[in-house]
Amino acid sequence: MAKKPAPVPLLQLDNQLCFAVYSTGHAFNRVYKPLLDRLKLTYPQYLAMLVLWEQDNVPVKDIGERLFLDSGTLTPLLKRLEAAGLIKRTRSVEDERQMLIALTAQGQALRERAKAVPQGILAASACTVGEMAAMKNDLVALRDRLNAALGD
Amino acid sequence: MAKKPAPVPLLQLDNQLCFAVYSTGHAFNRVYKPLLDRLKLTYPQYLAMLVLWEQDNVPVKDIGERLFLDSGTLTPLLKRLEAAGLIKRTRSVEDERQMLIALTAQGQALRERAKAVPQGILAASACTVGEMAAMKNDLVALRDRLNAALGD
DNA sequence: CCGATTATAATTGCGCACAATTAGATTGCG
DNA sequence: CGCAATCTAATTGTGCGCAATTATAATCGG
Repeated sequence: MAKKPAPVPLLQLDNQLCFAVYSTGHAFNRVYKPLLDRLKLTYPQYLAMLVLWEQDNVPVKDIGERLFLDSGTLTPLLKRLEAAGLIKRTRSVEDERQMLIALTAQGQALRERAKAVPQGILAASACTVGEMAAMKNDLVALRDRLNAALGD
Repeated sequence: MAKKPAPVPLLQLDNQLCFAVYSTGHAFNRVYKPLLDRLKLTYPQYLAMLVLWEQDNVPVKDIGERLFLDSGTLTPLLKRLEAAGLIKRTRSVEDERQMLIALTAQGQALRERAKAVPQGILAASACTVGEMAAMKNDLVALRDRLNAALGD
């Protein structure tokens, strides 16, 4: 008779923190989608806009460090935002290697409409602001430890 | 003089739980990469194998429900696992709509080598098992609330 | 000042992720 | 039975995400 493999708790899907993170990320995406469709943004594009609404006219590198993304991801994404008229891409005069990203008037104006988005997310999460902050802090601490482990 | 926009706390990147989830997911991926490269698996492929190691010979739909993925993602992923010799795809005889996914001997054997993976992740996370379980439970609860909000 | 090194983006190629559509099988209702 | 509604996968098209490579600019050491 065929031997059934012994269960290995650490290998079980539902025991894995990484899968909880992975699947929660997808769930967030699905909740964001209808809210962001109204702004004609994808979620990663929305993140780039969040960065620019905090600090305008920054090199691609800075956006990448903030979002943990590289130019392979950001270059086409930013080109799409430029095609949509939300940002302007110009080479820095002081350092011609840098591509500076600046909001257009349209890009700045979108910020007003974006203010409604976090409310919708908060509602769908059905969390208190305190609970969300606690989870966020735990996750950021974990993320930083994971990123630190990469350096070794 | 140009008016600086008033900061909107809920719009700030570092206040957002979703970004913590998103960026932690990427950090996990980067930690998994070298471990999974040895098994010649990507992370989503590893998840599919975890499902199959728990229950063999299941339809694509069941894998999709378990991983929250649809056939648009799974069909090409499973074809690659088949090309790698880890699984076999066959149409169900009882219901010809279903494509049944079964492990090959090679796919079953890979489970032994995969046992080392969670250890590496645990080390990189620098968490106790208890902390990981607590975060996992919080995230799963959040995920379920987000998914429930989609139904409305 | 020149050549090597380093830094910044862009490009290419591959693998997800998902919406929308299509194809074929099954079920259910009159 | 007959046909509509439903179900399961596959397909197509778009947009990430990242490794690897390339191109160009800046910097550094002799």
